[in-house]
Amino acid sequence: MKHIKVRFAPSPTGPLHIGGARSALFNWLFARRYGGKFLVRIEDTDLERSSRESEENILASLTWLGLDWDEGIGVGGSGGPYRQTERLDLYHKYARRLLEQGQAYYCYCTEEELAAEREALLSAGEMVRYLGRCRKLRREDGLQLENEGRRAVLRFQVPDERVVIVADQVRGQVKFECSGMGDFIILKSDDVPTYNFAVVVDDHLMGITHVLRAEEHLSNTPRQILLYEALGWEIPVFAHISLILGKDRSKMSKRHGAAAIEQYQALGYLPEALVNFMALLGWSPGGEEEVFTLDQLQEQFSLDRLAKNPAVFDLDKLNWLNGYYIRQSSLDRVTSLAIPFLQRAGYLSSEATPEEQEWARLLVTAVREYLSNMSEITNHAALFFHVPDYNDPEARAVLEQEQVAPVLGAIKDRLVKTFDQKVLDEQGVKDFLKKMPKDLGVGGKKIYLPLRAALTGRTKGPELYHLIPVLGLNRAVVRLESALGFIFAQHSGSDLDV
RNA sequence: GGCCCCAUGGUCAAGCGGUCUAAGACACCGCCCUUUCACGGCGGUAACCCGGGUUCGAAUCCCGGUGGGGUCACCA
Repeated sequence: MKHIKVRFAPSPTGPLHIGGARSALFNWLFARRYGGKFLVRIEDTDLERSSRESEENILASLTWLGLDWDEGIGVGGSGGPYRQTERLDLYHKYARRLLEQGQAYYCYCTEEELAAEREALLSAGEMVRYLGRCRKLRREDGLQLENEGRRAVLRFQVPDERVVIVADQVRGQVKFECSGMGDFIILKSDDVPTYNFAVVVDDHLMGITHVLRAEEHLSNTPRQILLYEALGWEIPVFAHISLILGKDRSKMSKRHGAAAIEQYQALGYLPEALVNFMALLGWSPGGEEEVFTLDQLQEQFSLDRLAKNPAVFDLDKLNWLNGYYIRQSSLDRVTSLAIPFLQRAGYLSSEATPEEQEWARLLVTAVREYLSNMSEITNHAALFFHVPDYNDPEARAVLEQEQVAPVLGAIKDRLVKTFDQKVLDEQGVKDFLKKMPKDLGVGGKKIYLPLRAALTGRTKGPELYHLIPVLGLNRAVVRLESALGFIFAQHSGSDLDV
């Protein structure tokens, strides 16, 4: 394949959404796979809704995902500037050309007139479009209207009888009847280009060879093709990727929950999990493997494995993948990811002293296999900060068994004796627990579960040899004492009942 | 409503005319590991939207229906 060049061209009107991120990813993968170039351009022609803040947000999300670009905003290149509002003269130049070629004309129709036309067409069951009232408007009449204060838009004149065929890499030949299109606006009344016009000018001038974008743009494509033809430009290859749907099968949006990349970042999802997950929505590898790094994906990506049918966003699978990556990552990385969440929950000071960091490490080793995202760590940390109330029925039942009190008492004494001078680490606790049955002359059943119940107030949880070091000797002792107190209270209570 | 796209288990999906009594993953269920849970291992439940063609043969091709989605802006 020749010099491939693709692009991601977001509108800075909000954060980067899953759908956009997936488009960016596919473009990036395609460029990397075939040694092409990946470009990022900002489509900020919606002056009302665009903001620099959103732009920066989007770019930050791309970078966080690990997607870099060879040309465009922030990195420069020969096709710049890369913000559409900074290229207005370019659009005007080509708009003038279309005007001179007689393929564009000024339109002075008012909002009311257009609305009425729309209503009429809608109720007639026809395609809503502009019927071309101003097509034959003479220039002097137009100027007259301008003197009266009316502002014109520039419309592209669509051929009356024609079929435009979009040759799409994933959908095949898609036909569109020009009669249903209507003369569309290319320059708004403030001389800012509309999307359809700006993309064509930019994609051509920037040398884009392949346009990979979401399927919602498919119906715009014939208009863009008409523009390419009118300007005498080569038409890029199009590939419209099927949409990502929410649980209710409508296009994924905010109302389906977290839809922005930054939200997943904030919840403690790892970029490689998100990338892996998104790659599997609308694309599939040949084999049976489903876990891929960005590097592995770029070796395999190809257009012919893009799906035609839309994909429902499955949070369960994302969670599984993210949990998988959390388990795979180094302890250092997971710990540093965990610290901000622990600080926000008040479990760690804002300084995160070396001692606290060490403690966080212990916590992470104890609970990381329970996590599907990092924000969940605070739930697990809570266990260590609240003295158990022994209200959990199962834990209660365990503590109320025969012989539990003397065993717990003995463990407490030995714990103190053993670790008074020695560090309470995983191996030490392991050894300690291992010899308990022999030391106490009791079966493990009478030891481990009661100990767990006493220390945590629950019957389920991390390994005892992980849990006890996180707790530390003092808290462990305090909890054993309070468990003993609880057991004693229960017994005297039942004695009174008799 | 017009136009366009799509249709394999609950979800993502493999399949591109015979090897399909239809892969794999997530979820779910069971067993094992573990004196807990989770992780991990093993196994299981579960699908070709319907109707016509074409063909010796159709999940795969064609037509129709149904269903779902997208799009119809001086938003992109």
